[in-house]
Amino acid sequence: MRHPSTTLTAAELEIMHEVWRLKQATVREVYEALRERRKVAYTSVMTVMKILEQKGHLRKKQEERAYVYRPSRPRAQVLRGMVRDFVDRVFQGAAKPLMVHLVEDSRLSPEDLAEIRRLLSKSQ
Amino acid sequence: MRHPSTTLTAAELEIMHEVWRLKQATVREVYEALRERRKVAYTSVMTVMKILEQKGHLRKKQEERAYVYRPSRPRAQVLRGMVRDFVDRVFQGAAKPLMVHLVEDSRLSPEDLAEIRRLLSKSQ
DNA sequence: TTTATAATACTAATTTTTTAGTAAGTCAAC
DNA sequence: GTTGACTTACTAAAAAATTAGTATTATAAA
Repeated sequence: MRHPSTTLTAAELEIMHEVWRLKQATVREVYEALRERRKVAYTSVMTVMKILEQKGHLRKKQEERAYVYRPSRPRAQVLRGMVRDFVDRVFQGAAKPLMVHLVEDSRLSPEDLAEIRRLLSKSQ
Repeated sequence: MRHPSTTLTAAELEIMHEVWRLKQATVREVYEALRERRKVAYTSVMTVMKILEQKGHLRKKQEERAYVYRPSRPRAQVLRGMVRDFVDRVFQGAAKPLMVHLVEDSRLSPEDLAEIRRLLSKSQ
């Protein structure tokens, strides 16, 4: 492993997505959001959120009844770390093959492609 | 989960990389290759290779002493599946943000960028 | 044919991840 | 102040992933 690996587990990531979306949230709020999609216990959500706090991904703050959790790192930064880990693990560090995959396999709309092209011309 | 998920675990992927590289290999050969990088038991490698066979990623063939394992699916196809899973899990299906990450975070050489640009112009 | 080497089958320990239960505390409403 | 809803701490079961041991078999070399 080249990097310290900031990668979140699937369960952790699922919860971080909700907290990022809500900006801040109590365990209950995240729980309700997840419940709309699948069965899960309130305490499971709580456990994972505690782990996320220990790992430094969430910060909690007492507020009235319950703790309110906030992301402690910008979403983009965390995702960038995950992309790095993925590129290292799956493509042995080479980003290009991944780009090629993405372009070819594409799920990209013409608009998306245009935007990528614009980005690329800036970054030369 | 949107797709049946073809994703390999970290241990499985590590071994598949070796088999793809060697085109075909015995447990011992993969074991030796891994040993150059880290400590691992012969039987661990064997166990994972058996799992890979059960999952349909490897095919074995008796040959003299030992079984010789070959990939049963093209590397590109497996990686494509993993990219899909990753995009779904981390970017909720949207490939574009991932592209943006890759371009911005760039680990891409000017040559790489040029090639991507070429690819993009073809795919419009 | 005995011995040493290597491979495999079978089994399982260990670690990590995921999920959840129980007990105890807090607060608000009645 | 008792009840009920809610939150959290503590604990742990369950599942998945990772790693490896032991016994057995096969083979080649001596």
